[in-house]
Amino acid sequence: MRSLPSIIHLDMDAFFAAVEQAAKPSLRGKPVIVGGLGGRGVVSTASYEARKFGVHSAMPMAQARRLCPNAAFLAGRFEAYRRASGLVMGLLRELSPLVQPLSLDEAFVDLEAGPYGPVLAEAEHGTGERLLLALAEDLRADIVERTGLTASVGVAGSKLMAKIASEQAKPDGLVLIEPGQERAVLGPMPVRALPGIGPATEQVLRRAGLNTVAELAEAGEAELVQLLGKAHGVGVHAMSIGLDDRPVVADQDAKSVSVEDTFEVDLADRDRVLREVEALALRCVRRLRGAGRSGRTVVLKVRRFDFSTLTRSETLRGPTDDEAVVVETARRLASQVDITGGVRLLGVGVAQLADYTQEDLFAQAVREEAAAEAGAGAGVAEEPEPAEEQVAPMRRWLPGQDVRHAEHGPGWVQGSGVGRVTVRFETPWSGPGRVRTFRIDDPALEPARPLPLRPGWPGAEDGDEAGAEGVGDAPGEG
DNA sequence: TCTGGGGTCCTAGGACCC
DNA sequence: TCTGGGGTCCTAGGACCC
Repeated sequence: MRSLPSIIHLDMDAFFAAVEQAAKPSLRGKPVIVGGLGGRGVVSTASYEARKFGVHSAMPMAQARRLCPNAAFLAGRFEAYRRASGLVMGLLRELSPLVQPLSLDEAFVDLEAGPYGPVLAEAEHGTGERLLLALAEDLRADIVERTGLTASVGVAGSKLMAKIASEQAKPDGLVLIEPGQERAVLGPMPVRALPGIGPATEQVLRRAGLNTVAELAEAGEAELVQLLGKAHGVGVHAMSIGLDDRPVVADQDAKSVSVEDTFEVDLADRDRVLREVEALALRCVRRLRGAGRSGRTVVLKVRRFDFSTLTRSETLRGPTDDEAVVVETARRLASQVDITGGVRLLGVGVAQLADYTQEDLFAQAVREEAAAEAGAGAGVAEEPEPAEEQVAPMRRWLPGQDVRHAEHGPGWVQGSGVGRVTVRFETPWSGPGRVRTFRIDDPALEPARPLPLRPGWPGAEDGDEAGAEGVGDAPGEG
């Protein structure tokens, strides 16, 4: 805990939806819902216009469509979100090297560790606070200028209180909580306001008659440990009295890598399950290798028709990033799971990650074994795909997707069906654009990389022509 | 048209070892 | 002779977060 509120928590407002509105002028001021568009999708982010209809994150998409049928429903464009996030994180790092991203749209910053640290340390009471507020407002203005997106910022003496403050600041606001005011601010809040208290913990506390943070503080550590277990109980009690001395720590390496898929229709047969597991394992390894890591534990996740979820894992003798090893291990785990009734989700993950890839003797042994058994039809990973699966897949146009038309330039997919795709031709810096419809296999239409949110965005080109060249030829009609 | 995808941390039991 | 006490690793499950 510090006497100066020098920790910032930054939270981008309705981030994914806001990026879409910044990129698509025709959607500004309108309800926008980003998420899974399939039958089993959920809302990832709803714009504030959509929230007025009761739509919120994690809500089944079907329900969101009922509540807000006129919203724009878009699949996520993570490349665009990563770029916008990178710009924002870059602005934060100008304030301090100690930036701890929590996700694409959230981060802590320790200003004491940055260039303003010495000034802040010597500031009189009152002066320091004014300087911090000015820094935070400048930051928010810079973010708008550089991205067209708004952020909410909390400023306080601890991570806990900075996060509480940014929550209070939403949307597009700034809140500073003075050190010393922690208990006064927290006391009246419902227990759910504390990070780490979710629906289950809330229920436990409610049954014990504890509804507000002040009541948690009054209950005392011993009772909370009794109710919630050692670690959680101690942590919740500390939070309830405003105590939090966790440091801001810069970017940490991931501890696991995983991929999972929910299927439109539950999978019923074993062979299909095994094929999907293999595909997931390959995707998982690609990500693992992309990150330059290897891992020792392979985890299979299965969600059944009734939503019950189980995991099976196997720890290898050493870390691996070998496709064949991960595929074989995942398949073995999958073959031991009861799939009666159907499977709605499969996932494959690798944990116990190592910092580097060692010489993988274990993988070599597995390959030799597989080669020895090849005659018995066990060498699954080496089996060529059936020819029929190699025919060019039908092009899929997802709502929200960036495209470029040879004649009409950059735009985005508004919708598709019955052999047609509707595209709106506009860019982040144009006015609202016109809509045109094409055959889905129109050769003049092709998928494109996201455009920068501002012309000449740094890093937008990213090694190829994705940005910039669209600047001059925007339709720009209003 | 009920419930995504990618993570983190904690707990608890059994194996195993000293 | 009725059966200690840790510590660590592995596995499975669950809560929670964005």
